[in-house]
Amino acid sequence: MDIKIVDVASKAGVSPATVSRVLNKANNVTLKTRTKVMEAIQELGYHPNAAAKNLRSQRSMAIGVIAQDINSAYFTEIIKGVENMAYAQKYKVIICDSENQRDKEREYLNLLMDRTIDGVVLIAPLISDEEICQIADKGYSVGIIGRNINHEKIPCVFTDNVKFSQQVVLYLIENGHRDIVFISGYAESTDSYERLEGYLKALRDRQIPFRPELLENGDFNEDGGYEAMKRLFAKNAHFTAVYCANDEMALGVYKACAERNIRIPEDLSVIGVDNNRISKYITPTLSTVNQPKYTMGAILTEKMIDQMNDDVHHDKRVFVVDSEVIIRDSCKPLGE
Amino acid sequence: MDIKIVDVASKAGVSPATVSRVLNKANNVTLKTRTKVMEAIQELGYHPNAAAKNLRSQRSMAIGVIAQDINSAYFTEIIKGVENMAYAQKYKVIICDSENQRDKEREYLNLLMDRTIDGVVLIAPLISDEEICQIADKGYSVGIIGRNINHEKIPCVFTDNVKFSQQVVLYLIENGHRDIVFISGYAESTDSYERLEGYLKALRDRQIPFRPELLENGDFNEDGGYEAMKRLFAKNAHFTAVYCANDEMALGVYKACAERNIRIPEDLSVIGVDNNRISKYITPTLSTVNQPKYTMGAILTEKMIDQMNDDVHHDKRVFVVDSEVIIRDSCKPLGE
DNA sequence: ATACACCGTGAAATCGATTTCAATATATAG
DNA sequence: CTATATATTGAAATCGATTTCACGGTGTAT
Repeated sequence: MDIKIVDVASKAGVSPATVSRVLNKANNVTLKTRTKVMEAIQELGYHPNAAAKNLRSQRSMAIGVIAQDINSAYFTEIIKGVENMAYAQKYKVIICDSENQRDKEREYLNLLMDRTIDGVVLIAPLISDEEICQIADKGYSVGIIGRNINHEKIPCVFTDNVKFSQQVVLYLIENGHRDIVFISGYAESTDSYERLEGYLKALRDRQIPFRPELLENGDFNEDGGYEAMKRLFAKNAHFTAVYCANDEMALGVYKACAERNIRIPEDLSVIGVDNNRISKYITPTLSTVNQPKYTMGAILTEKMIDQMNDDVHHDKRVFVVDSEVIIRDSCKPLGE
Repeated sequence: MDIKIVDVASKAGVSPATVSRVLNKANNVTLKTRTKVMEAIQELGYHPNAAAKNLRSQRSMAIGVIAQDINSAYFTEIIKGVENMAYAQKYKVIICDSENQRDKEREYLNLLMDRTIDGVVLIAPLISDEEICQIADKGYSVGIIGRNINHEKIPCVFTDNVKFSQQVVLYLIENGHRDIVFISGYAESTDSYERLEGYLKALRDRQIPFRPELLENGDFNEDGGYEAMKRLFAKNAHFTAVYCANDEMALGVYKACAERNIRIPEDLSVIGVDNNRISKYITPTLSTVNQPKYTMGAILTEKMIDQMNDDVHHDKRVFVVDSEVIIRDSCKPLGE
């Protein structure tokens, strides 16, 4: 049913080899034959069979992306960056949603093994550095967003979580807050862990004792933030500011506060992380930390495709991108 | 470098054909040979090459999804449904973001033509019915979410936009509202068009004259809703309720109101569509219309895979799923 | 004991492109 | 006008699996 290269060849009165040369823009084809072939392709509506092409050329022109949750704006922004860069270089993108499960992440990595994809981008992966290195050692292309992995073949793009986290908390402290809640994400997540580290560091910097009862986990989603807040209220602990490891959880905090008639920022200052698209539309507008998510996806993808296309050992492998604390209406100096 | 089927065969002391039979669960292999082969596969860490398999079997075990914007929760929820169902049936999913551009939608459809994917799911496509039918006529598998297309080979899943839209507006009218704004999405979108139709129908039902100045376009995103609202304020038109063709635009409306100290719902009732994950977290909680997005993705995918796997002409092709108007805190009876 | 069916296995063809290598046609130099 | 270099082209091998077909071996019926 489908048109094959031989059909085009016979219609154009040439050999399949020549048709292939035209398709792949080899320069050693006469203009005359080239036009003959192109006409035949047009007339027959010929599309080269991808499987045959992949088999012979040993590449699929596809890359995989493994994200923890494609419902979360953090991941989709990054994926857009990946997708656009890939598309520009004629690569397809296979998106996999690991649903925050380490096992599903592993299963998807198996996709790589059968050469369905030429390489894989891991966004904030849950599996260990060792496991990732092993895959790269086997000769597969891997790139990481959101973590730094020490392997010469693995390009990495990330921000300094500890640093901006520290900045956020120092900002709150400088505005008079001392009783600052931290709502973390998944325990297994590097991001979550490092943001906690920055929080603790800032407290230490200003010699404010760490109060464990102000630490809660919200699993990076709205409901988690909401429930974490309810637990805090139940504890009857005193606090004047809440720092959430992402914006989704901050939204949950907003809801919990609305239910208790706690005013933001008058009664409580709130800061999130990610600069989620909605953060500037909610009331009050949410203070947060911006990461160049789209760019991170794009940079890494470009780098990976580069690396896949030639074995030249490149200079730059690790990209640390800047993040920026954005203060909006959701926080104010204490007692003002 | 890679292990091939012949390597497994020689290690197990059998022919490649037998290895293939084991891999594909043919039942005509002795238990003894089967275990021998499986051991060899294990020891060598063999993964069948996808390209070779695809070429010979004439299928890629992959389906494509074309969405207008993978940053929008409406699409990602559906995609999750598609992804999970596909995964369960061992299909990979290639996700394409058309960025609301009809041309990019067409370009991605070309992926289908080279057999990279076995079929494609179009979510709220922008291209015409005719174009879609043509593709199906050429023998490609296509499924549609969010529109009904009259072609016996194309499974469709959608809700009755006109109906729920009418319900929403009638609800507002029954609560005393007569001056109701409608903020539409993309002009080209069927969803947007049909929701407008429902709006108009409800007005007609209650003999309320249509006021064109209460009609604005918000392009389905937060900023569009925000700007639409500002234009309405500038017009100085009188209205007591706003119906947005999706929740994102309603969020923009919230922001515009906050800036003018217009209270929701006291001064203005707001209703959206989609039951976006955030709609019950914002303040006040947003009234909206729920569609079973995940289920829609899953149903259609199941149906498509079914259809791809046997040519049996199935009974049910069109699935109309129920939508439900959810009234939350963002609207109240007029003058109460 | 003979004939026939059936089961397990291997050899070889096949999927549809790309690519190597050799052959032919053309161009350039002497 | 011949000899050599170069530009185009085609035949055939190749990528790595699946699948058809044929063959030998075992089991059952007559």
